[in-house]
Amino acid sequence: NATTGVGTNGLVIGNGGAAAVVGGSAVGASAGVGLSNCSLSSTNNSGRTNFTNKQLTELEKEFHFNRYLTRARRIEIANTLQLNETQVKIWFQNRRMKQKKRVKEGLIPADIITQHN
Amino acid sequence: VMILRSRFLDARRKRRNFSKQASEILNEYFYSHLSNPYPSEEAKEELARKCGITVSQVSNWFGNKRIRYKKNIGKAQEEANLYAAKKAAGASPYSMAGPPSGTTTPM
DNA sequence: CAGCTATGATTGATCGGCAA
DNA sequence: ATTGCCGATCAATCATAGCT
Repeated sequence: NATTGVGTNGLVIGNGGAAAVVGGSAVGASAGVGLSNCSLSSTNNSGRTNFTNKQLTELEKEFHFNRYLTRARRIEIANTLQLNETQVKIWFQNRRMKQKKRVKEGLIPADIITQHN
Repeated sequence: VMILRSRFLDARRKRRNFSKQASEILNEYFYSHLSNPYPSEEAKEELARKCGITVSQVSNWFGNKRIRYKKNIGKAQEEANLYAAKKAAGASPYSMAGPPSGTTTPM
């Protein structure tokens, strides 16, 4: 049983608690964040990135335009929003799963264009 | 937090606790499968039907349960263990997934 | 009614498996 | 061999339910 090992049982107990290397735009943590329109995201003590509203809004907008990204588009967005290409990629993956889940639950498939299958 | 109550749209978070019976069924399954508390898609569907909730809710429940169970080992969690031991005796068709014994501390 | 805990849901990120 | 996506899960957090 090493870090992040799965014992004979199902639950993973130990956790190699490695620090996530969010290269992108880690900004001074929360602190006196009294505003809601920061331009840059901030990372948690645990490495989880807290996207700003601006970033989320843009990502959402892009998602409705295209559910999938091209390398070029991804780079452009990452650059514009001050995020990693990986973060943008992951966001889209999670967003697609979220969409799939909603459709499955019979809730607002929203846009219907370019919706195959 | 106040990062814009844009979560305003997440009013869906107006959750309602599951029925006592549903929790009973979920806990029963969880503790009787402690060795591998990861129900298959089919199992989730069955649990969802029995509990009157969605499959996603079953997934959420197990996700929360597994994490929160780990963060307690040694506490009342073991107490809740006899929950299954007792119940499994004669009330549930679930297979005992025979975890020999040391099921209380999956380390 | 305030305060604290229990619990369902959300989400950025990780893991294994698979396909291009 | 490398890279993206999927499906499931993790882990931290949010916001409310509900008991004290």
